[in-house]
Amino acid sequence: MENFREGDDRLQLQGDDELFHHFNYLQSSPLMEQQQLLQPQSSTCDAAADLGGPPGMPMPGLVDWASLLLPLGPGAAAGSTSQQQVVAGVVGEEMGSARGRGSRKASRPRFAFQTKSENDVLDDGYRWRKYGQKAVKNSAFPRSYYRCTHHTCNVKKQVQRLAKDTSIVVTTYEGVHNHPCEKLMEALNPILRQLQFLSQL
DNA sequence: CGCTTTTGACCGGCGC
DNA sequence: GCGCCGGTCAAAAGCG
Repeated sequence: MENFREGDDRLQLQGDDELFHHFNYLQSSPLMEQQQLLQPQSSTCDAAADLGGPPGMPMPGLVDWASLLLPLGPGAAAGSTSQQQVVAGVVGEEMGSARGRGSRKASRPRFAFQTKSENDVLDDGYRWRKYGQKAVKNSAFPRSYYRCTHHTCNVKKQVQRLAKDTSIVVTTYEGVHNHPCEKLMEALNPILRQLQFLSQL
């Protein structure tokens, strides 16, 4: 996550691309917003229940290792894929003019970052379902809209390739996941169990 | 068969 | 009021 802050300084893209303006807006947000993402969510959901491990597995109250992994910021796993290089990341609040039908809610946390990748969709560990694609003005590339497939989670993300530099993909997350990252949990489950076992000794 | 993607239609905000 | 634009819906198609 920290490298995002460094990334801000490296942001040297130019142009009057609409998307870039949006990116600039996000960048101008106070740094505080970035740290909000790092803070635990209000609803520290019972990660043990979502682990997918054997039901009824004893979760000793000593150390809730799983909860230490919460929250998983959207970019947390972004840098882990070797083929995708995070160029820059920023965080901001949703614009005052929420468009489209439906939820014109209070500001939701928004997080945008750029990755240098050939794949439009980076594997951040969460499962997404595409629900729309739109051609955007001043860009030869369409913008794709994704929603988190988790029932109770309505986090969305937009993915668009930069018109200026087609090797760069801009991903904008909206909202914060209220559930653990399934993939990561799956991978860490054996380790977590071992740690719990050791902590009992 | 269930889940995901595709894609045109629809909706609401905004500028003129 | 009208048209443009971005975001979402939902039916159909695709896929494992």
